[in-house]
Amino acid sequence: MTVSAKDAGPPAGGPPAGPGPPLHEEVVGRIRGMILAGELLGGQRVPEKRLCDQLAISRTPLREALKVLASENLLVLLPNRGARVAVLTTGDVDEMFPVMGALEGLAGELACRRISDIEIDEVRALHYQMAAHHKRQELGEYFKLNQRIHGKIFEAAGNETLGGLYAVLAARIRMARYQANLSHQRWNQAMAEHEEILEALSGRDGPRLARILRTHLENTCESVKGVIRASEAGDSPVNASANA
Amino acid sequence: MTVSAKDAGPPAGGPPAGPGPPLHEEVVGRIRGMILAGELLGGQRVPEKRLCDQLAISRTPLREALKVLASENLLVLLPNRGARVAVLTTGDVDEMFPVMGALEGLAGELACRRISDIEIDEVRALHYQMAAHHKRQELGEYFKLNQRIHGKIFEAAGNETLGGLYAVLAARIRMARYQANLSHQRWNQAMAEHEEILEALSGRDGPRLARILRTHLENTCESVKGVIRASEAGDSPVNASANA
DNA sequence: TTATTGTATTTTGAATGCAAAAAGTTATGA
DNA sequence: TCATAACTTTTTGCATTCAAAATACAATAA
Repeated sequence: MTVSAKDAGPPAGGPPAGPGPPLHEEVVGRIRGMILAGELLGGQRVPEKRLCDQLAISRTPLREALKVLASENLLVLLPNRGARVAVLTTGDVDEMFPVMGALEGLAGELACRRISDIEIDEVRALHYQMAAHHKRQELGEYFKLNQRIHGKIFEAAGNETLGGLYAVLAARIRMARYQANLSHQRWNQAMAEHEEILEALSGRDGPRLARILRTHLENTCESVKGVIRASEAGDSPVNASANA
Repeated sequence: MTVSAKDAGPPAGGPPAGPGPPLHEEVVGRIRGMILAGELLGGQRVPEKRLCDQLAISRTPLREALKVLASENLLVLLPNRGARVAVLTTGDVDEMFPVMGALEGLAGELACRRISDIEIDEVRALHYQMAAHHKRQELGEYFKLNQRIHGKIFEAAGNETLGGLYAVLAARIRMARYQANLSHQRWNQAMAEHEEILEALSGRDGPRLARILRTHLENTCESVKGVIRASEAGDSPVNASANA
């Protein structure tokens, strides 16, 4: 019998901390984080017991979380054979980027209508931080700032429905990205595109921003597909197994 | 002890039917259907026990289904106080329609590139069926055909990612629509817009179709908001309670 | 050796059990 | 009468249990 987390959590750690948010929600976040951090690779099986032990919870909230993650397309549930981390094919990528383009385009237009001077300054600050990381070739930091800039644009758009769909799709796209080390050439191009993004946003030119964002996405799409095609030797999907 | 569905389903009904798809998935569909059919009204509490009895399942798969439906924004889960059917405010509607416009716009463009002559004929057939129901003022049938036409456009777009997001958002929007009896004036206008949709699709004019679809959505949005504002007397949301 | 069948073990799907929280009810006091 | 407090019932969150399915393993036969 497994000791329950409540009775025998690890002695080290923070204070008791009464259960604020429901457990399954926290678990959704944790597992999503693991997938996006590459701790769980695409195609890999995710046995319930292992995660239960790791997270020190019972199967009930874990399984609830798995269902939610499957509805976000981060996991695939095979009846009676458990969950696997979803695998992205070039076909998936080809589908996702145009959709992301539509969402970012709309976000750009809305953002240009509503963004405040202060928010523009914040984006500008993030932009130059990102440029610095680009110059120093610090890819991880670059990605983080990149995400925050796009996040800021959606935030400025002030449309939670849009933001929600973006978050789900962005997570799915990130699954491919963390392993798709982009080429120097593409990185430079992306940085140049971001200069334009900042310009259009500063000038509050909605249509132009929407156009640039779509182009930016299209180019990113091609780049990602290129990398995926490389790992996709025969017909195997992006991250083939690596089952322990 | 509750009798399990397996041991003691209603004697009447189909054959045993071994459990094909996972139970929670079926339940997600069932409950979604109930919400969209208006059997569960917005704001209404959804006690687990009642649904368990009604669907003849235990709480485990039911709760899994509730989590998924909450992630689709059809339900709201309040910690320790159960699930409620989500309630749409005019603010929500204001958010949803532009997003739907972006999705439909993209779908229209993609559809124009890929749609076959046969598929166009199918849409045309649906269109004229719908026109007939409009002439006879059969609102229910009109809605159904309307949905199928838009569904066909997304199908022709051939982008499952896009289709998935559409399905989720469309369900949410339909929550408002089934109670928002549109005015005769708006109905006539909508029908006229559909004439244009058919024209643009037949001519495979992507940009024009995208533009019309966005306008169509904008107009629908205004109409729906008008109806919602009416029921939204003070600050109460769309479908206030009606708790038995 | 390799393929196949039968058996033990693991893993999943779903139901049940139990404790904590909320909601509902009755009783008490102003 | 109304408000509050104590208590009861219901409902929820999570852990555990049980059966069926799948997997891993071993023995046997070709």
